[in-house]
Amino acid sequence: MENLINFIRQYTRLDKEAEEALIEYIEPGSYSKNGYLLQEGQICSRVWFIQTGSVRKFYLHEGKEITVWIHFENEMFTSLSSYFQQQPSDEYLQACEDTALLSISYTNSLKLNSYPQIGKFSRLHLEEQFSIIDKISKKFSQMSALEKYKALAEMTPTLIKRAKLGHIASIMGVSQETLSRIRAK
Amino acid sequence: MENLINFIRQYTRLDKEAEEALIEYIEPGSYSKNGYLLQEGQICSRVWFIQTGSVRKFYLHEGKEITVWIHFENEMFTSLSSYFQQQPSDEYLQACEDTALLSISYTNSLKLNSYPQIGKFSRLHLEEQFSIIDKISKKFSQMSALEKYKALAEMTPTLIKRAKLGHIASIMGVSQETLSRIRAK
DNA sequence: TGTTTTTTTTGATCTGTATCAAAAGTAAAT
DNA sequence: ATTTACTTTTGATACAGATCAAAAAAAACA
Repeated sequence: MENLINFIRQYTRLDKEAEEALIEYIEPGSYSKNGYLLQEGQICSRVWFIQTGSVRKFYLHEGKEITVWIHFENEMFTSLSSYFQQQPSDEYLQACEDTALLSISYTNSLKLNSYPQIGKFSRLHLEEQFSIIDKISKKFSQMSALEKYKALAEMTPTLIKRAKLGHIASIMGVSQETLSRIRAK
Repeated sequence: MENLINFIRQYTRLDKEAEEALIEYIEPGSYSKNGYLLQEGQICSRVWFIQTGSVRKFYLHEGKEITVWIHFENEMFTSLSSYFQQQPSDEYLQACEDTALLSISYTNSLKLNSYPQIGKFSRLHLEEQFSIIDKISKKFSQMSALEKYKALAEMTPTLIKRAKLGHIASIMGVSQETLSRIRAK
């Protein structure tokens, strides 16, 4: 619980009231390896924060799993369009290993966002995430497979270390054969 | 001015106070064709709203202009990472034609966001834009050049009608020769 | 209205990465 | 420990789209 509250404190100070509301609304939970936090077609009702473990976001295209990203400890995530617009998800969220999480329900997040400090956190965190995605996707779009791999290894060593080759290749948008050949130098 | 205020009203109601603050801080401005709203290296100090005309966002990669997107009437835009993180921009914003705009400075937007209703608008608008980008980029990443063109024509007919071929091709991430061949069916 | 500049089209060739197939390596389960 | 299942590597071939070059068309300008 403190984990997530400290995460929020990186963006804004929190007075007693806001902190108490957070303590009331943050819920712990866990999934065992390969368990689904969310499946296609469901409306995503929570935003999560990882305490231990990892969660893969993917969708199906012509029967094949396309991995979007993998989240690790101390990261916050949700299924963006499904959670924000409360519409059926086009993607899956699956635990890559036994995973302990904290989460806030959509309904409670509406209540929390009416606390000015928490509303500010939400806005600043969104701004930051949006900025990061924007920068990365521009960079990646101009890179060869080798360059993307090097950039990814530089940016997110945890991903390279802990994710399996096929998933990394999918995030990079190349086949796993290509990534295997890149690694073989 | 009413244009932008009505745009905001699509996301939240505005009481008298908030509306008056907006009226105070929204500034009109204009650029003639090919004029730069922002150049690489500058810190983006404004978020804009187009009244008439269009603005192209692009960056340079190995001397070549890569077009990210083109905005038209009644759209709000800024240079995301530069504006939100107040750091030097990696991109340019250039008027494609004579363009009339409304804008809010970064400093004033901080003041405006302390009005709960305007803070809420900012958050909801960010959530919506983030959701849209997320959905589109997933779709596009799995499409051939022809499929991307069809999807773009469906989604944003204005772009196809008013932007020049080279810019559309660049947005799609293909060469202009390839797009020309696609159009020739 | 003719002239210059910019944009789009067409043709020929090249290339990075996909795909298919199968072997090798690694981990999980009985 | 062996079997079974999953993951990664290696090899051969194919193709969508890039690049280079230049002509044709359209727009801007004088």
